[in-house]
Amino acid sequence: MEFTIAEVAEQTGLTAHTLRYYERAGLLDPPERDWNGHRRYSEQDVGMLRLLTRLRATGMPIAGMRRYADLCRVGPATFDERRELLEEHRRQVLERIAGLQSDLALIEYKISVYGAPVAGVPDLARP
Amino acid sequence: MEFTIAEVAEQTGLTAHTLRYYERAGLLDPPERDWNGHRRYSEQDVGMLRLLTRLRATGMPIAGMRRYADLCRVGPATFDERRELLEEHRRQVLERIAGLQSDLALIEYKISVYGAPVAGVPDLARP
DNA sequence: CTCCCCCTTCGAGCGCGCTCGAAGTCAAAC
DNA sequence: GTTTGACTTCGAGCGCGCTCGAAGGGGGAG
Repeated sequence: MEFTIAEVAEQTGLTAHTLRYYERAGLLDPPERDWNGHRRYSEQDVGMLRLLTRLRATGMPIAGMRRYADLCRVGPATFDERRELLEEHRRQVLERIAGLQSDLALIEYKISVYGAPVAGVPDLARP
Repeated sequence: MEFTIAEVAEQTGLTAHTLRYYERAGLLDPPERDWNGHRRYSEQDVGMLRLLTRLRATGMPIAGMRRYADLCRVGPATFDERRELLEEHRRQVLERIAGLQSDLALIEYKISVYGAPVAGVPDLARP
């Protein structure tokens, strides 16, 4: 099963422009072309894109994704390195989540200072 | 107790450049000046900056922080509005965390596919 | 007086990740 | 035959959030 760029855009939530950009950026192997030069993405391509979008969504920079893609191009010899790259990224995401939760604590404190909407509360704590 | 720009930079992790930028951007009321024109930040200022840095860290855009700051300038009449703004932001952060966790799921699956480093495993699943 | 350091303003520049538009090709629909 | 529409390449532009450098001032130490 193969897909046009529009179909892949639909499936991944990226735009056609962005898909071409990812290809230029070395994140995705240039897909096959059909007889008139249009890209035909394989299911493998789409799978790779699904991973890439998750990596992006979790804050991996383009350069990091390219390193991963480069390792993929090399072949199975890089399995361990790829795993390490992903594990390192996982660590960073977990740290990030922990940071967000701790930042939330101050925000929730602030919310509590503003108080639930109760009538007749004077300007005691000027936050 | 008041602070120089360098002290505040130290305390907040922002640079002096960024502090001036935040002021220009309307996130922070222009602090007092000492006799020779240097900024003297109050503890209130620093408290506001602490909140602002948490809002930034959780992804609030500058424009959102400015709306909050503008509400603060208006006075206690805007307590409810401020609370709502923060609550809306909290919702977004929680969504964000949930998204990160679900994105992590695919990444961890991928890690598992690459397998723990075990000697002698052949190239079965080409991920 | 000189030197050094920290501060000031102002405006330009940067890095990232897209995002878009121009200009062209091709095939199918009308 | 013309129009439509999806695709192609290429390179420029944008929005955000800083980041930096130039140019200058003022005060304290030696």
